[in-house]
Amino acid sequence: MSMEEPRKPQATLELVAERAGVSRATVSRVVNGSDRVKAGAKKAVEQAIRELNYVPNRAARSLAQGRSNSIALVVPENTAKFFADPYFAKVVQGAAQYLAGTEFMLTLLLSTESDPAKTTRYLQGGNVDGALVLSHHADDQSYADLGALLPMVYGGRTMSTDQNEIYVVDIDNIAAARQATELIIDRGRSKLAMIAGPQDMGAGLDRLIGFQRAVQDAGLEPVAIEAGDFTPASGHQIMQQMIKNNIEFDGLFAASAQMGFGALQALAEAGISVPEQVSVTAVDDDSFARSSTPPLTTIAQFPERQGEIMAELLIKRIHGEQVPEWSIMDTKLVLRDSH
Amino acid sequence: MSMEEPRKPQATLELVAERAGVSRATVSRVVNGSDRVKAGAKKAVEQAIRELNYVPNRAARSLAQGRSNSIALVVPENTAKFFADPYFAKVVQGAAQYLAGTEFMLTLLLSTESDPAKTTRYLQGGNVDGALVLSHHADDQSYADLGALLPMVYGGRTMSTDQNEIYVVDIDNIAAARQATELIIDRGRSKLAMIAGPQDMGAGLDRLIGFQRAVQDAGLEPVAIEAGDFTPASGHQIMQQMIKNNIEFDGLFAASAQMGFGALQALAEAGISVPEQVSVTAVDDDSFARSSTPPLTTIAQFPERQGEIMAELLIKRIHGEQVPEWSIMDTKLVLRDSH
DNA sequence: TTGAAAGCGCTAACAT
DNA sequence: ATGTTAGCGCTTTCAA
Repeated sequence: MSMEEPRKPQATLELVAERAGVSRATVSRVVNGSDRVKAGAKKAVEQAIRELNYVPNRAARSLAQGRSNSIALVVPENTAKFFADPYFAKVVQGAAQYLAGTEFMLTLLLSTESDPAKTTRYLQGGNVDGALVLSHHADDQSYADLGALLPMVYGGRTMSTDQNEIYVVDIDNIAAARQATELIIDRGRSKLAMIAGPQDMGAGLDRLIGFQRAVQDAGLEPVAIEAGDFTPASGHQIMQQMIKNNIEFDGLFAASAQMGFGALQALAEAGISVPEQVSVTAVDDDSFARSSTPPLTTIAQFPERQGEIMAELLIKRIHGEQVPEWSIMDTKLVLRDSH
Repeated sequence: MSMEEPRKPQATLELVAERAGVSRATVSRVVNGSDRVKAGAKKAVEQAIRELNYVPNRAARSLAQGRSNSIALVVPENTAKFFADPYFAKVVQGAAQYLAGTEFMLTLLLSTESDPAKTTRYLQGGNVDGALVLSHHADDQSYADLGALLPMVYGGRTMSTDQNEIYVVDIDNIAAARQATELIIDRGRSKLAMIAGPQDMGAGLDRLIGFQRAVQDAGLEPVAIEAGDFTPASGHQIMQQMIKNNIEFDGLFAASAQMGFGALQALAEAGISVPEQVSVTAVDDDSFARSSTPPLTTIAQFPERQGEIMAELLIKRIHGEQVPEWSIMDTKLVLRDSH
């Protein structure tokens, strides 16, 4: 059905102006929704735009305005797991969805290990108006200084010290872990083990703290604590090891649903029944939590919403609005059969 | 530790030129790696760049060059599952990783249902030099015409007809499904059921065809075929239904590992043993395939590699190189315990 | 090998 | 309410 239509040259503001019989400035005003344009002129311009199928050139606009109308989503690549993790995927989705309703575009920035400075340079270069930073490990100090140059919003608390003006959207990981742990204790269990997260990440660290506090407050001692990397495989492997080491426990708190999922598998393989012999809870509610056997009792967070809030805050900051440095999101207890 | 350093104005080409004692043209040449620059001048410029911490402005460069040095990753948003699907996540990862080694940036373009024209307009507007399109449903005709205006590469075959010049990177879904099905038949099973994928997607359709051919070639008749949406939940639900309907089958082919995972759960819940009573295979090798009980025998595809190839082909096309319209990727048989 | 100068398409004073 | 004009920061002929 191709009509051999001669490929029209990309319409410009100037062309639209000519056709509508007005100046470029007027066209620009119409395009940008200024109200200082007579209805008649506006109509003419709009028609010309339609006829010419005009679309503004972003580069030109950016150059003239001195801003890019796009923001970066920075993803430390060392986190190869990043994309495999439903949590991050959802955060991205939430942010992208929010931005779809704005003038901003989302640029994916994989910060390569080979050349981390590349990312920094890009961010500094005025190529984006702000940045969303995810999966922030302790060694990612690279962006810390950028905070002064560019509005940034972090997903999950950073581990930086002596920093001011760090904008973070996160849940209260300590409280979440504590609550999940208490669930187990309330079941009358007293020999608690934990599969913790990476200790170079805020979420990993805080969930460990929450667990420890809950255990301590109950007058107990943890029987085992081992750190994984949030993946199902690590949960599986750690649990196998615990079993092999003949550790006696009747309760298990996993810092992520993915690790809980893996642990549950190892438990099943060893013929240990859940929740009868071991009561299990975790943080995160994702497809792993729902599809494990038995389904996991968890403290749910809402990653899409988190992404949305991150994007929203960033845009506000870009527009010069004041926003709180800390946005602590609510969590929700999801009772299933594992505890 | 903040030093109250006065925020330096963003360095420009001009500033660099002044400092290095050369013209802007020369700086531009150095920046762009031209060889028509004397070693001395080059050195001076490089030092000035370092001292001023100069980073080229993309918008200005784009405007001058008439190209954006960025490409879009188009994601039909109706695919809310998109981000939850490890397959897509990996494709994105592969593409992003490849692009990190080039001058191109990746812009995430969620094509919103509310305003699909927005995406089209953006793509047309010369804002990107090319586009990668994923998860292409039959009704996504929106981009079809764009192919003439902008280099595009699809992940997974499209369902468009009468189209020329559609560039696609995919596996041979028919062959993959056939192979997976034959595995079951080779086990001596003759009452085969299939959980198919969405019939408005190439992958869904082709895997059904492959299954049917294998069954037919063996002189058999399928005992049940039901289409899901590639998610674990749909696999679970469909299998429950089949069991409830007292369908007799001793072999099951699932069009995706995720659906196979769900089906395996339903089977287990019904006390049906795998592979003893039912032999199960699927296409896709992901965390679901690995973590199901029993682990799934599958035909693996390599989504990261697919993303990589997609990006590579797109860049080549942008640079005017000729590339084949069809890139069929190899698959690999992964034997596990489910069949 | 280098520089001068003309834009790229748009916005934003400033005038009118 | 609308037009004029001067850039935004860079690339790229064209001359030298």
